[in-house]
Amino acid sequence: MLIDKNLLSRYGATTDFYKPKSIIFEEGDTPKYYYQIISGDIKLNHIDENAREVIISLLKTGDSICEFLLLLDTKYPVNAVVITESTIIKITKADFAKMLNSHPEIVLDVCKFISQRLHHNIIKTKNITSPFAQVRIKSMLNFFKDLNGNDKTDYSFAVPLTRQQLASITGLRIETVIRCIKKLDADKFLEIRQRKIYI
DNA sequence: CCATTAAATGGCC
DNA sequence: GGCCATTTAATGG
Repeated sequence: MLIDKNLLSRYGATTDFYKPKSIIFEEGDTPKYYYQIISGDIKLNHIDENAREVIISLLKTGDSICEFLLLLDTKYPVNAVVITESTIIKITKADFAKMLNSHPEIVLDVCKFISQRLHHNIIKTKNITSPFAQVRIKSMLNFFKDLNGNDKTDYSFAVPLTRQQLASITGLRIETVIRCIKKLDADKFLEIRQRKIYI
């Protein structure tokens, strides 16, 4: 957890339960709360001009959601959409500021979290600009394993993404992802077992 | 069992 | 590589 639940509670936090596909906030909304995921998975996305989904980032238990905007005076540039049933705790922007004021040690944690996101974004941008679909997919898979997998052994990490999600993340079409992953399977870069991807 | 959703295929540009 | 149509799982009520 980025910030201790009990501490958030002391600053008047409320907890909400979300069903899959529900929306926490939308593009253009004004940030009013600090959100933190108690459990569940959510995604930050954008629907492009062709009505196609672009996944900007995936967030999981313990992560906060677009916290960096609370220090700015801007609107949300993305939608936050629930993927799996989620429990999310939130406190108002004002209470968040109060909390940071009285808890300098939290400021550092938040800074660190934002720095990690920044770091990830640079890696992602670097990867996604490759002219080769295979490179985009491979590096995205490696990225996920580094981020979520404890075991570094080959084929030990079950990629928690559908082909479609992988396509929306890499900016490719689902058919391309399917075909590329099969090739990577043949090349022993990964293994497909019961349609699941292991890397 | 049926409906829904995801994955896989093949043809074509 | 993308687009489209179609088929083939897998999932859940």
